[in-house]
Amino acid sequence: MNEEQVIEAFGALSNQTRLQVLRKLVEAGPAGMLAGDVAEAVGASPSRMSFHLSTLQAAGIVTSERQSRQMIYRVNFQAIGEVMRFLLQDCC
Amino acid sequence: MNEEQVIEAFGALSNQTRLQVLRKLVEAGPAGMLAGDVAEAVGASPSRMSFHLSTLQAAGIVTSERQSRQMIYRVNFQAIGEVMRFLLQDCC
DNA sequence: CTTCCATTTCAATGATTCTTGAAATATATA
DNA sequence: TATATATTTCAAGAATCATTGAAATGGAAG
Repeated sequence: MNEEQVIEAFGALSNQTRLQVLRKLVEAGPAGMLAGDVAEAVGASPSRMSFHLSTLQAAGIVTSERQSRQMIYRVNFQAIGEVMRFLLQDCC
Repeated sequence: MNEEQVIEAFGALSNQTRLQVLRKLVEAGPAGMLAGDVAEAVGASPSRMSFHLSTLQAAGIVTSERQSRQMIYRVNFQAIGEVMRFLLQDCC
């Protein structure tokens, strides 16, 4: 994970809605959650949720998989681990 | 450190210039660095550096102390530790 | 008290991010 | 094929963030 990616990850984490999403996905564990369920759990419109999920995915913090006509989103724990490692090593 | 503060911290970390500043301040250790020296080390104008140092300070990531007519900035390792703890606990 | 030095503040501008609602896409089912 | 469902994409507008250079502030020294 290079600096640019870390910056993108921090940017993705610096938003309340996305932090809520992350918590839901962490709770959901490896099973993940459907985009619509995340939207409902967080109280966001479909397009708004799509925007935030895309942002998280672009930053590598979540992954997605299509399941017929719905999308399953999951936390990428490895990416979060790398962000933490950056904070420890490259930085502190 | 509540959610709002964590979000602010992530926002402060999601910028290249501020990450460069952080590295310099980490290198400098407890002695800290003068604002002007940080600016020079990073290649930023005084007002630009002041903006970014203020952002980092508002987020609690650095502290400042006046020394006669200059300002000493230091990393707040505790704050960074709390950001990490958030990533571990509240989140993952 | 004037001048100098280091830093911050301010206003203007440009860039990026977020929200909204409508339209488009992908997939399933009748 | 037509219709319904889940999600994404798009365009417009609002809000926030970053950069710039000029002006203001705080403090030291002549």
